[in-house]
Amino acid sequence: MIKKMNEEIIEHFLRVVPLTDKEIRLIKEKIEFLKLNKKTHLLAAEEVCSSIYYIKRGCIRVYTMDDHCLENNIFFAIEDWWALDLMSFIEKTPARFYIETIEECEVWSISKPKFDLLLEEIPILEKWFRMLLQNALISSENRIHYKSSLKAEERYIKFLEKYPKLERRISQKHIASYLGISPEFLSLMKTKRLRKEKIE
Amino acid sequence: MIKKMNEEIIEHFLRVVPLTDKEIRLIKEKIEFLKLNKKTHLLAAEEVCSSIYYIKRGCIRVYTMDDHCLENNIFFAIEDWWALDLMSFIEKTPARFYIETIEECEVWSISKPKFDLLLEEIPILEKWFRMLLQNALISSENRIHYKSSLKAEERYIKFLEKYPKLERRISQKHIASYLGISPEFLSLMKTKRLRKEKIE
DNA sequence: CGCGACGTTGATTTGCCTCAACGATTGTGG
DNA sequence: CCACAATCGTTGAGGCAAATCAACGTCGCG
Repeated sequence: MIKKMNEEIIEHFLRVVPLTDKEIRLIKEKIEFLKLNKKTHLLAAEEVCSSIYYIKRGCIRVYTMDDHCLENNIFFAIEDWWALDLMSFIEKTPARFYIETIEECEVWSISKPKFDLLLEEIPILEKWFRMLLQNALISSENRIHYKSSLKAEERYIKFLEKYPKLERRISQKHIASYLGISPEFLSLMKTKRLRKEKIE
Repeated sequence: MIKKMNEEIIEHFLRVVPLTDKEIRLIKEKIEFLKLNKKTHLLAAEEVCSSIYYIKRGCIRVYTMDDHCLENNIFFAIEDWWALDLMSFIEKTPARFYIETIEECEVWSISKPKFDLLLEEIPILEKWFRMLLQNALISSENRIHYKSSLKAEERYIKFLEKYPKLERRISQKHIASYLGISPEFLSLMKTKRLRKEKIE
């Protein structure tokens, strides 16, 4: 029963790389389980991102702040995703991003020292980490592509297609910020689409 | 003298990871030196990116094509950079990007099979590759940030600051495409800035 | 030389923002 | 558990950044 507690994160690793029982124990030793309230900040820009968070349950947003103090959502992380500022975590530089829960969350965190130790103890985790980087890069490149080649409405449709479940969990202002438009304009698009649906 | 031929790419690796003479030989065995004319395509979207290119001399652009057949420059690669579609290369999936020289180029290429072999023979190259991924991710995330939080002119200034040498080497229409604006609007901004300078 | 690609300039249009006012919903302290 | 505040989403008016279209000079190249 106790063994079951870490199931999700271990299964997450096992989906990418094989692990022995001993290695699984090494991982379990180093992870910490956290329950977090809504609107809890896990990282603020200028701090160093000293832990990574695997989400068992809940939703987290990663965002920047521009010169005019406007927030800009970079991505949302939900169940079975990771939330972190990769650059800050790896290079121990001040973070560019803020990380905040937008739902009640249950997460596992791994601190940087323990993470480094894990990579030494279980070299095959390098592969898992490379996959993490790859996936992050791919979605980042896709976003650049979409942002420069699609209009706001097309981007919204893509978002709905790709993350159909997220729309109901995330407030419109956060979705608007993710899409790079104002909340008012998103609202406009939605009503326009509703009217269209009714006609058809 | 012949030994000198591969200097740049080997030095590039040595800047990130230590290598023995034997390992350097293993690398040299697998790389191929190419001279390319201007406007040579190294990769077209839908193909699989089967080689990566290290640039000794010249300039290459990586771009996408949107639904309306408009090109969108994702990034420029010059001396000591790599040109590739990472996702396609790693996962052997159809490329999202086109790769084209915009100057006469001298590059070293490594094919995917030889690349995989190298990573096996020289495990420490995994670290180099992870650094490549990291750097690509960081600049990709920065671009998203800039694109959503800065106006066209601010992005242009950032570009000039970050790549002061590129402006003279790359045509305005390509820079405009990279910045995500029309060539006409870039032209407008430039004359505006020139006038401003004259007044000061 | 002549053609085609490039850069400039101006007129017009458009996608999206900002501001403001108003209901709806959520959160909170009494 | 209610009352009130705060936040959120909607709607509309007006404005601006940047796109589009078109016309023209210029440069490089076959």
